[in-house]
Amino acid sequence: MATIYDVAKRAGVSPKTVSRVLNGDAPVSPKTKEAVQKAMDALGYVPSHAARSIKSNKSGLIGLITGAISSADEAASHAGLPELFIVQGVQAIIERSRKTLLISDTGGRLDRVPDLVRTFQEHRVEGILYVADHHKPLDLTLPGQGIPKVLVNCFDDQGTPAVIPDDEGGQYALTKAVLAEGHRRVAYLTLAPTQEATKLRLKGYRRALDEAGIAFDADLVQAADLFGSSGEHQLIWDALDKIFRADIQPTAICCGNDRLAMAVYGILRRRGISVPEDVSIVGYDDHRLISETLYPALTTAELPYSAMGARAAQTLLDLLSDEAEAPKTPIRVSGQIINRASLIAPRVRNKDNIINLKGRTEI
Amino acid sequence: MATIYDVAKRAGVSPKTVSRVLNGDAPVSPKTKEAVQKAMDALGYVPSHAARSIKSNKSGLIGLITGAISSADEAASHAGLPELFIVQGVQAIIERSRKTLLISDTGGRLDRVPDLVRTFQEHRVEGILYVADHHKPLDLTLPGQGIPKVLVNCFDDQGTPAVIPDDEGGQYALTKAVLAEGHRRVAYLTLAPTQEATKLRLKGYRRALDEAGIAFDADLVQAADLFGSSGEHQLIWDALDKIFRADIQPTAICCGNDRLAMAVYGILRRRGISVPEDVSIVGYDDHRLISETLYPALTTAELPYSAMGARAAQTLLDLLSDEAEAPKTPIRVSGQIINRASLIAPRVRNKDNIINLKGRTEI
DNA sequence: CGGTGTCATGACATCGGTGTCATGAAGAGA
DNA sequence: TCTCTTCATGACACCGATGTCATGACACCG
Repeated sequence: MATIYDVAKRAGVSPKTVSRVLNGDAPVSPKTKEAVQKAMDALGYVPSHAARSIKSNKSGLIGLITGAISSADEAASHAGLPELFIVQGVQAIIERSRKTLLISDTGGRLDRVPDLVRTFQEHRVEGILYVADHHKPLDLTLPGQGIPKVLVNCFDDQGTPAVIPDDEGGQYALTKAVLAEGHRRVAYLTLAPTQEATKLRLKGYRRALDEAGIAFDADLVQAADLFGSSGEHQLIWDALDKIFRADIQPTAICCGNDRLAMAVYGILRRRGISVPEDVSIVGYDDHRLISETLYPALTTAELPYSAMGARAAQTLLDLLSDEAEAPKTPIRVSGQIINRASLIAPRVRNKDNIINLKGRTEI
Repeated sequence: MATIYDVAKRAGVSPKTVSRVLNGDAPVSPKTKEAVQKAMDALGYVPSHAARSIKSNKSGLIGLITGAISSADEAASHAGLPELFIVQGVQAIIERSRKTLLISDTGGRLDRVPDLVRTFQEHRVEGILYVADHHKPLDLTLPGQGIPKVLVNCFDDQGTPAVIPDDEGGQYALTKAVLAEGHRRVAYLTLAPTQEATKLRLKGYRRALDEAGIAFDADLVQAADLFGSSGEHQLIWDALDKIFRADIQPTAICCGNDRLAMAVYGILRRRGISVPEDVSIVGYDDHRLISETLYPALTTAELPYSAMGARAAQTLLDLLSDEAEAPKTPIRVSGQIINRASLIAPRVRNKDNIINLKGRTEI
């Protein structure tokens, strides 16, 4: 690869003059400039980032740690898409700032994080973004003391700046949208109750019910987490059993995410229950591959991954340029409610159209 | 950030000795070594990659170009997952070779490729991987003359090494699996006929029929591509109409991909046709988020993205170490057939169970 | 005891850029 | 015509590592 000396020799000038043409930081006569340009083109010269950054002590690199890229072995529910969309949002912002993103992957193993951070340090990254696959407390202390960091989709108790989804607000808005259609009995098939998102969304769900003056009914809330395990359809089947066994059957079901909604579609149909005529269904995530392709298309709450990534990247850049203080509490990003065909007004129930749990335990 | 000089001063040795401790390339007395280690730990010293690579003229970097990360605006059918899994496979191999992957993103705009390659050149990447979102001919010439390159999921007519999926063999094996269940009338809902994959898979489909002595029936093959457009469900509805209007109705349907199969599930049920009792369904891709979650779970052909990525990375590394010649023709990678519940033996048809196209044009 | 080989270590140059300062030429003003 | 600026350019040092070669200490051997 040609160096600045090669270009200088060919153009008959000093390396420093070539440097001036490259950076435009000092006047160069038009004649000289042209000669230098010609020499650069002829040699296919591209300046060395390494040489530059060694002198300036600035790498222009931002490190990003994710498990997205290697999470294939995990359950399909964690297939890396969330992180992918977050990275997307990050990219857009980082690129605009003329920095370069260095993406590293944990391969699902947290114990590899120190290695990755060390590699980042070797490259003298100016900041680090840590992206989690779902909203959760971070259970490790990131090494790399002194490097500004921003957590995305997770948070810690050490005051590290963090960007998280507004799960409470999202489920609140979604439940409100369901109630606005006239539903009064709204069931909720949740993800694992231990998950951060589940706790927060349950709050949002209850707040919406409260505001509408509807009493909370614990029978209508069932956990039906998907672990990608072989028994997952059975789990949902059972959860649906319980929900429809309630004294007054629900006319709408909120599902913990779009994928759960997808499984529910299949099982309800097998049991002779039509969506949305018999029961309205809403999801969560707006995982478009699912929400748009399902028939009927799914009403759902957007999980604003891309926006979270962008927000986190901007927060980091602001920290780097001293334009802003580190936020003391996690930044919550809200998503839209996406209205599609799976949510309609409930039809009036009489004893003829009480849902009959055909094939109740069979699967 | 501490430098090797800081460490040397603190340990009371020369920088060169610190370098020797770091690299272990020359004997250092145990006492000295310990003193140096202590100094490094105390200062939190991490050697500078830039300084190293400027001297050695080796960057240890591999560049990867993809549209995965920014393809959100496109149709959901191109939601970046394929590229993601390819990158996954690449990562695993690159990492093992102690190199660092520099991932760049086109943001869906091909005209940005030259910029990305220039950034790669500034970083003196040793090789470049170009990852396409689906199997297709590459319609641009990659800049970066002299840098070894490997194409993944695409190919060009200039002899650039390439790794592609074995679409013909995949559909052949899948169709054979369907025939092995006893099906004789096997319909095929294809993706866009212009796509490379469609052409190849159609070949595989016909080859399997030929070998089984079954005549090809053009009425059973219908294009039903999903563009993520609002009219896509209608398109599939119409395609199914045509297929079931055939003289002898099919007992199994091959779908161009899992997402198409997912839409077909919904529409068939709406039309009163059971999967797999009335019709067996198979997909393509083994997009596990879909294939495992659909009810019943989907039999499908794996599109071996991760393996393709790994293969491409290995090919590139071999090129770099002069261990192998560049392959003259694209390397085809085969995937597995994944058997799940959506494919069963056909039941014998009599005039009572001829499929009745209930609600034929309605949607 | 002196010569020789081995071992541990350091001095110095170098990689490819850029910051600092110096220098020579041209133009302006007296 | 002579000095003073301004402008374009170059010489040189430096960033943080490592390769090359030199050197001093020590053990070994005849």
